[in-house]
Amino acid sequence: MAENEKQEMIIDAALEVFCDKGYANTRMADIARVAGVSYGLVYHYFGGKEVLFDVIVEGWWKDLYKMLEAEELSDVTVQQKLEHIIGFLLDRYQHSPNLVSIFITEVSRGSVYHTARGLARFNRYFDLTEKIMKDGQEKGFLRKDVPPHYLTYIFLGAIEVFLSVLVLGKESLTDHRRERTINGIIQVFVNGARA
Amino acid sequence: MAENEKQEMIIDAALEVFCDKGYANTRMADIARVAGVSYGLVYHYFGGKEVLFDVIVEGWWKDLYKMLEAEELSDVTVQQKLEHIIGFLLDRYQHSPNLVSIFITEVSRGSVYHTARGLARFNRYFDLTEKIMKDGQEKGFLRKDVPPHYLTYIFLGAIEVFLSVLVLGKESLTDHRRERTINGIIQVFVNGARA
DNA sequence: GTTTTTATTGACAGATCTGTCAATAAATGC
DNA sequence: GCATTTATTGACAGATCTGTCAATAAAAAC
Repeated sequence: MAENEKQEMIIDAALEVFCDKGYANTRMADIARVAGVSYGLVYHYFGGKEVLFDVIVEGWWKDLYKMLEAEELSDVTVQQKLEHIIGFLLDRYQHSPNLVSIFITEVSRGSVYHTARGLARFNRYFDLTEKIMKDGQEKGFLRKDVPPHYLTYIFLGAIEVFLSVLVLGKESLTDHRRERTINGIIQVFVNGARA
Repeated sequence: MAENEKQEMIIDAALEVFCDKGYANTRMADIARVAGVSYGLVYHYFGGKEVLFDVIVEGWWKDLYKMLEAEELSDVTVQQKLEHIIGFLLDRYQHSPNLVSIFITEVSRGSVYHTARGLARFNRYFDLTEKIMKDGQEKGFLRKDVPPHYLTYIFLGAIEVFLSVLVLGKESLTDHRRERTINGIIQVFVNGARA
C-alpha cells in the first residue's frame, strides 16, 4: 500500500484534511488540491472517501496491535509494559499528530465508527490490554478484587484523555513532558490518588 | 425552552436521530418524520440543524455544571463527591441514554465540537472537577505530588470509557452494576491498581 | 366579528458533493 | 516501433440536503 509517490501524497493530504475538518466535512476536492493531484486520481488509487479513510484507520490499528502483541510477549515487568503503552501512544502523537487526532476525534468515539467492524477493532484493542492486566493479576502485581476489564477501562481511559487534551490544544510534547505524563498516569493508576 | 408540546416532540426526535445516525448523517427530514410534524415546523421553532443540536448540548452542559457546582459546595468527603459525580453520569445514562450517547460520540470528541465555544464548555467541566481535586489535596486526602489536573484527567477519562462501553454496546444498567462500577472506579482511582 | 399574530404545511430553488467517464499522456511489454 | 496497459485530468450528471417561502389553518387580541 502506498509504494507510489502520488499515493503517499494523497494519504498525507487526507491525513491533514481529515484532521482539520473531520471526516464529514472533508471534501475529496480538498484532498486532491492539498495533495496537488487531480480530483480523478484520488478515485483512481483509492475507490472513494470511505476506502481512503479506512486505509488510514486500518494502518493505525495494525501498528497498535503489533505493539500490544509485542508487549504481551515481552520479558519485562507489567508496570514497564504499561509504561511502554503510554509511551508508544505519546510517541505516535509526536511523530504523526494528525493520525492521533483522527483516532481520538473520529475513530475512538465518532459515530463514523459505530459499525460491527469498528467495534471489533476496539474489542481487540481492549482485549490485548486486558491480557496484560490479567497477567499482572496472576503475577500478584495488580489487585484481583477488581475485574481486569475495569483495570483496562481505567488505564486506557486515562491515556485517551491525556491524548485528547494534546489534540484539542494542538500542543507539542517535549521529552520532559512525555516523561512526566507517563509517570503521572502510572503513579496514580498503580498506587492510587490517595495521599 | 420547549414548553410547547410539539417543540418537545421535535427535541425528542432530534435526540433519537442524532443518537442513531450521528450529527453529520442526521437529516432534518428524519427529525420531522420521527417527531410527526412537517419539515417546515422544525425550522419554525428552531432555526436549523446547528441550533437544534446546540439546544440539546447546552442543556447537557447546564445540568452537568449545576451538579458539579453543588458537589463543590456540598458538605461531604471528597471521596463521596467523586462517587456522586460517577453516580450522576450513570444515572443520566439510565434516564436518557440518547443524550449520554450524543455527549460521548459527538460532543466529547467529535470534530463537530472543535470550536472555541466547545472548548470553553470542556474547560469549565474540567475546571470544576479540578477544584474538587484541589480541595482533596488541601484536605490531605489526595496526594500532592501529582498535579490536580492530572488527577482530573485520569478520573474523568475513566468515567468516559465506562460510559462509552455502555453506549457502544447499548447496554442497560442495573442498580447492582451501577454500584459495582462506582466502587470499581473509586477503588482504583483512590487506592490504585496495585495488589 | 374582524384583525393580527402564531402554527403548520410541503414544494422548491440553490448549493453542495460524490463518483463516473471519456479523453489524453506516459509507460511498459513484445 | 506498435500495442497494451497504466497514470492523469477535469467536466459533468445524478443525487442529496438545507433553508426559504407562499399559502392555509388556528388562535389570540381587541
